[in-house]
Amino acid sequence: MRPTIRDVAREAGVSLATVDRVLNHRTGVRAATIRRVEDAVSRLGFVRDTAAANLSRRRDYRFVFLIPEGSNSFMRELEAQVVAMGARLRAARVAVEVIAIPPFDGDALAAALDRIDPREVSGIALVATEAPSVRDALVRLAGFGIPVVTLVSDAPLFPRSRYIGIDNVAAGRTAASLLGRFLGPREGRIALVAGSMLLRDHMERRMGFEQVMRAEYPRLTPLPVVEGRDDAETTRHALATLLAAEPGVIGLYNIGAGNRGVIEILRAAPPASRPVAVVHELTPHTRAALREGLAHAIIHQDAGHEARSALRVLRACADGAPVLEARERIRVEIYLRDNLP
Amino acid sequence: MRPTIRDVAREAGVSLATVDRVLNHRTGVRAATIRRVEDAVSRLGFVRDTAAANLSRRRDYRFVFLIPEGSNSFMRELEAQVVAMGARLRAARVAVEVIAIPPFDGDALAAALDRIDPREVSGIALVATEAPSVRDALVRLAGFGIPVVTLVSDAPLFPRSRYIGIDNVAAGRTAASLLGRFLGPREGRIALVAGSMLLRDHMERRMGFEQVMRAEYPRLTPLPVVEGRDDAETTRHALATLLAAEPGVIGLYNIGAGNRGVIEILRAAPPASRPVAVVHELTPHTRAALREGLAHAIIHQDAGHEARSALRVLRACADGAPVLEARERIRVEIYLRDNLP
DNA sequence: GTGAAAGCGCTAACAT
DNA sequence: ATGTTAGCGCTTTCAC
Repeated sequence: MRPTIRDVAREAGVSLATVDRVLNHRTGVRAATIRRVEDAVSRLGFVRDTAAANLSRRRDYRFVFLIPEGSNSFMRELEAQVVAMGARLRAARVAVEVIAIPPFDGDALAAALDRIDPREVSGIALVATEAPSVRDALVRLAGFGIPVVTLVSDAPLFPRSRYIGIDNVAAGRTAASLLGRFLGPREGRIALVAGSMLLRDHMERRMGFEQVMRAEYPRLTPLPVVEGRDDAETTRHALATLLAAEPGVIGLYNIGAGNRGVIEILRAAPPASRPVAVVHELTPHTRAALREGLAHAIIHQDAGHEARSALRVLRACADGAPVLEARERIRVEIYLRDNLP
Repeated sequence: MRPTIRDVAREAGVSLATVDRVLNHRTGVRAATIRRVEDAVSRLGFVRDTAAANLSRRRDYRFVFLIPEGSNSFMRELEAQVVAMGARLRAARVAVEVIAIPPFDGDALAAALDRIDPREVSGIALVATEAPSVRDALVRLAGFGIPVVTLVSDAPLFPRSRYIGIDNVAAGRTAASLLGRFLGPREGRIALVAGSMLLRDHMERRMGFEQVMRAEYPRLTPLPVVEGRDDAETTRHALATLLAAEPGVIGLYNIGAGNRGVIEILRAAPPASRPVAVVHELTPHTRAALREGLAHAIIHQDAGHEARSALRVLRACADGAPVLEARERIRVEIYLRDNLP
């Protein structure tokens, strides 16, 4: 039979309340008594039942997620995962709310943050935009001690407890390695497409990409980045313009979203002149492209993992509990045709 | 304020006991009463607090993990992860016990299973060996309704609730794709090393590997598999013998463990004649080899994920609760020098 | 069939 | 500085 605080109390010769005080490091207990209780705890191998403790405390949680709205498949998947996990966690006294934010709009994000009443919220997760107004809003929330995590795209200089997402420099390096290896001895230009170079994640991916290209594949020449606003049609048009102007493109790295636009272009190209393509995020479209041989590798991050990780980390922050680092590290996943999940 | 069964009882005009009966689908409630309670539940949006329910039920869990002993780094990591998670879960009324089993020994595994008292255990996880004695032991446990999951290596024809591990055919295919792509237009032989061709996981990996090689890289010729018993020294010796007999080996796939032996051979070989190497499982040794350029890709499965997944699945089985499929799928992870975690 | 009441292990007033 | 007691939300006898 598992020991309870009753057993500890008896063993230490004190009351339940005193055991509770010691367990929760509350003041007003003589040092000698503390020792007796602690001895009893270790002698019995007592471990506090957190469910019972939370029940008694009437502890509950309210977490808010701020996620960009729009057609970006990855963001939609992330939102769905947050909602799904929120539904599951209702039975564990946690409520999750998702607020849609116009994308690429720091002020809209800041306004949404300002609207949050810190007394009603136990934690916030947001896909960060690095605008001064966002910083101000986060400073205010930090003042109230609200745990905040950044999701997918970080803002390392803003007050936030933690970033939950991939190492984007590593992702960019990985893209370069894959292209370099897949292209073998060939020589030529590489097209780069991004959503916006003002987004930290896109910028970091590009940096990692260029690092590896310069150091290891000097025969491959990355072209200047074209921006597609993470939108299929804009991306398609930008890429079409680039390819028309630049012959000799043998590789392509889509740093951001807008994959549908990229894939259309690849499909329209004559097979012999199609570049080797590496894109981000496994979605129904990129999966189909990989299967068809239009894309050659997908670099992915697991939206479900990120959603659950954010929830676990926010809860741990709210409880002052430790975080299991290895579990929360988001992997830079590589998918080829053969290891698709 | 979150509704409780008191609110539901009041709303439905019945007692707490009746609400409980309906919630738990117990018999002895008039159909009309059931409807009234269910209506009240949905009107209030009531969700049962599982922590309170489990507390009241005095529900606790005892899970047993049977893991091969020995020097296999992956198995040691798996064991460490199970132990670590077990320690965390003690506060949630779950006890985890790990039993070490001699590797490659079906009868020893069966004997350990036979020693388990089904009344004292709520679930079992094992790294399966497909021996008849193991089957018999699992049949007995299934008779008592004990949930069983297989870890890392499956036994699909034995009674078990679920397999928790990677798709090994996909892993083998992935290895072949990587070798094929990395070798480019080169032509030659591929060395294959495994622990034992009697292990299902190794056999499946080999099958996937050959599938892709034959279909897509006919210029590459896989040699017959040499067996290293998942042991560094045995593996080293077996591989050395093979390479001495077979010149023209330009690629290598280590299907099983014993990576230390493989890496020694690679390091000893003159750089110009070193094969392109794909190995399994990220460990301190394989990580160093990847960094040094001795190995070129690592195919990995996350031991921590597997340990936690097994625990979650066993708990869900014990509770008759649903499993979130996407969360429990173990990924075939690919690591290059650039996306190492 | 249905209800009243006594816990599950812990916390938090309120006493002393 | 320490103890007593009434819950937290749910389950489970035991009556009626």
